[in-house]
Amino acid sequence: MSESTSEAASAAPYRYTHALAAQIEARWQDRWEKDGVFAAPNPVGPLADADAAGAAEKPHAFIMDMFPYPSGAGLHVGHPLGYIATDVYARHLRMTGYNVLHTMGFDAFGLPAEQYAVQTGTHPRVTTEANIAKYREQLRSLGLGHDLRRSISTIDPSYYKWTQWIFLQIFNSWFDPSVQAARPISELIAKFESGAMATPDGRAWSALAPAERDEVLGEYRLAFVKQAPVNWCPGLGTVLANEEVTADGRSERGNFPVFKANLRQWMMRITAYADRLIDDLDLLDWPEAIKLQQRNWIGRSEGAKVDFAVHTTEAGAGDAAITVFTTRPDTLFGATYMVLAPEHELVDSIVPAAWPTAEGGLPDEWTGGFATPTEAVAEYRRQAAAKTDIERQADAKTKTGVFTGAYAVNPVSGELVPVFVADYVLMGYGTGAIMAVPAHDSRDFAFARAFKLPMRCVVQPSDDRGTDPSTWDESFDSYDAAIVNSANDFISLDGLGVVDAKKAITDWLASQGIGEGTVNFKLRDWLFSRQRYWGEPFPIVYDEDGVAHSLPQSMLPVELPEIEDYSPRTFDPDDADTQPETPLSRAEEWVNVTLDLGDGPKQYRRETNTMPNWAGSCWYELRYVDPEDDTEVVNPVNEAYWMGPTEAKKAGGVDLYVGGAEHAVLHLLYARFWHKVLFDLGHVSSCEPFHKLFNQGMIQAYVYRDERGFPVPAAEVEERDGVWYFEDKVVSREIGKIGKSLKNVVAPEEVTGEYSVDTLRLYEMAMGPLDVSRPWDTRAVVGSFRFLQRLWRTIVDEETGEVVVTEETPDEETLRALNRAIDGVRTDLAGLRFNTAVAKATELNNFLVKRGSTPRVVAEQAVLLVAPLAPHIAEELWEKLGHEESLTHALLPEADPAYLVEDSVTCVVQIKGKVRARLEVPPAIDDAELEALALADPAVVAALGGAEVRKVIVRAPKLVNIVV
RNA sequence: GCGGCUGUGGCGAAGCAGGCAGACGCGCCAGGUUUAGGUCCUGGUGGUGGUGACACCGUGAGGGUUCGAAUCCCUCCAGCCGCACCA
Repeated sequence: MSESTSEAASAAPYRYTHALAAQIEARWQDRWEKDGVFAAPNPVGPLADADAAGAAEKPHAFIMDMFPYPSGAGLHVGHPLGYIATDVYARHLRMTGYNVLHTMGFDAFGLPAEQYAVQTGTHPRVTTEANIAKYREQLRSLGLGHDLRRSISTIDPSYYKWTQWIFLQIFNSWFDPSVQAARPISELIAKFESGAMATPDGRAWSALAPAERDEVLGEYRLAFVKQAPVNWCPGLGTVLANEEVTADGRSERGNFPVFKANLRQWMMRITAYADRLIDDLDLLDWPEAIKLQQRNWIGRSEGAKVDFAVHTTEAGAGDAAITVFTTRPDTLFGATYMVLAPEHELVDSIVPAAWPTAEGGLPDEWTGGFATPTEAVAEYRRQAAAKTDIERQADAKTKTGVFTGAYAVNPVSGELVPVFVADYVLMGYGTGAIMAVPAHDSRDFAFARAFKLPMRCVVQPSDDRGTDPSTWDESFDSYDAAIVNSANDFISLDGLGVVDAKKAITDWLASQGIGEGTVNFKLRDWLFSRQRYWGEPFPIVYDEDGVAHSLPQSMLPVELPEIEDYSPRTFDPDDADTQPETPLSRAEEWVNVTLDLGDGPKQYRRETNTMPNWAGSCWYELRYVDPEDDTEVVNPVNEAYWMGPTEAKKAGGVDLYVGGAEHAVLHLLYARFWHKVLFDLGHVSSCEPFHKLFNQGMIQAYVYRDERGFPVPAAEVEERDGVWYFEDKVVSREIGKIGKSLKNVVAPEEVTGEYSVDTLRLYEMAMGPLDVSRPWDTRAVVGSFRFLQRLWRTIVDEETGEVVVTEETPDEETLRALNRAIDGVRTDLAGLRFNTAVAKATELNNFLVKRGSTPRVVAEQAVLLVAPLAPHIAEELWEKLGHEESLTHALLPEADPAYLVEDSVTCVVQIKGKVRARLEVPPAIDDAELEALALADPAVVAALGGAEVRKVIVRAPKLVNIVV
């Protein structure tokens, strides 16, 4: 290889080889950096230009990638796909006159560095910063045009100072329902002080002790501490957000079991924003699939709360009400029993001492064989509590439960309905209690069958099953039917459709004071504290009463202390009966501080939890806008310039945000929530952070497995006659993720080392549409390399290095090819269709190669056209063509419409939809003339064979279809 | 189970508003350069039949709408993703 390379090199010293490409690429990367060509000026502040006014005149765009966690393994070829795409897009925008903000930061707090630190004792900052340096180097070598002045890292105190500051904004706010927005907590305090709002127990605000006031405010703050059932993961030694727990009750990270535990934790009141988070999705240019996932996760459902009277057994308590949430109040007449979640607080107070007497005795299914309801309920609750989510899930098919011994009253039918405890009703949703309508709900149906409960049909089935549910195989759940069997002395729903019936019964319940229309959400408040070292400390201290105080901005950032042992205390992953213990709590000197928070120096204890990994990524787009501002989170002028709402993006936000679909609910929901709080408090002018979202597909790779099913190194597999061999043994092939465990990692350096960076960029863009996953095929990369070599040869003599373009005036055909390419490439780049843009550039190149020589004006425009995709070779050729300035801000050529119109068009003549002839006709030909021409064509006459022409459809100038 | 997305040559894919299916690339075949192989260059390449200009068949399967369907509608199948007792 080395020998032949040198042969080739001596024969053609100026050929575009990997060696020459490497020189070119290094040279241009240095020059871009030295000249700061990607620096995007701000209107004001340290990043403003001398010519700030000039920049403000230009159109501008903010392009962003989801920033990476800098892992120790570095990048593989799958990672840069989106980065290259945004770079190509950003470069294309710069070449159409835009001021483009494009940079890259690092999401650098995280578990791997901490775990490495636990193992080796190396400070996570050391490993993380080394990894960041490596990433920066790799990103630079891909020729990505980032404004490096704007690059941030979430672990820098200068950055997390503002993460903490935003936390305090949230902490010091409440959600005012009257304006549906966050307001400063001081406004709430004023309402309490003035008496405009009553305290929970009616005492005057001034009569409350500080700790009591704190407790009251805690019910309103958007960030608050709460004793709540949380996801406790002993294996990780930390608690997790709902979003971080998989459906089978394990941690998304590490796959450890997760248990419910009642712990005091920081929460964020994201539920207050549920409506706005759903509604504002309509303002965004996001893939529908992602919007749908967010809507489903928030899970808004409209229904009603209804009270069922129930007799309590506690002395003197009298009757109580079980409040249920239902989306089908129209089926209230069909409610034949009720279910409480095992954790429901009313359970204890309604259970009677003895089983009620019933005709023929209670079924065994109801009593579970226990002598008293107390025993039966206690045992069932014990079992339910012991179940993990995994077991609960596995048991989902078979319904379990037990009768409480109590009856409630159906408020419309007046019937006594038995009250059950069953774990198919979840405490965390609605009111933790349901009215069961077995005839019209599949879950209730299954339960009713298992427990021999009565059913009543109140919705007329639209099929032929009849109205006796005892003969049915399944419940009838449809919304598209009429209500029957639903009347009492005061109201009748009979004959109404579902929608009308819902409204009628809801109004009636409200008038009776036993129900009201309500909206319910699946979304839970966001668990915001973690028992970790490597995260942002909370800017919170506690006084001797345990009251939380926020630190003033002047005391930010609260930096992480140096400690000996970075690990949280972890436990046997299966031991649910454990408590978290934070690493920071061991840093005694840091924890106990004397501070003057306005009323003289006092002793305080710092909060020792840290923020979750999502905190830093919740607002980094804002810091990109104004990375050096030390007095405010972002200057409002700069924010409005880059992110402010416009006619085209009503909610404002980043113009284009590219990243993987795996962040559909986590990062994207949290970031939207924070942004909305900042918007409400007047810190930003945009109410959404990301206007257009684009999910890039994944680059996958072949995985080869031996006969035992273990992956073998993909790089060492050989193909012979369609069969794959590893060490002469046949292996199977499939498509999988790129990763170490599947032994199919391809590093970008393997490609750039053999070909060039531009080759890698071009190949990744040419492989297919950006949003589709596709397999990496190392063999196919050479195609992109050949394209660049051909491009090079059309302009440079490989032997002499001289420019070989001609000074001739391009002919008509060449101008057509050129302008077609200009038009196609421009529209494709603007539409993020990079694969077809590459194809059109290739077509032009192939045309020029065939032509044999290239006129200078054509060469120059061709170079500009490929510059966004393959910037290094384009810069080099641009320079060789005599230009001294970098083409970063050169203008992309615009197509001359005169050359986009063909002077003759191929018209297809179809007979019965099949192509029988082709005619070359002028584009302006009219229908009648074209029809005459087509019918006279010999091939058409022959194909018709004298058959009678019934109808002729003419779409001049492209098509004639003859019907016989 | 519910919801969503995707099915086009040997492979990655084009075809964006219903009008020439397969642009561009890989691979493969033939030829050229080369002592040879590789690189590089030129040409060909959906399938079947024919020496042949050509014919027939072809966009997961089946049906429908239409002069005309990869594209629109219905049913089914397969793969991927999300949610998962959410009342």
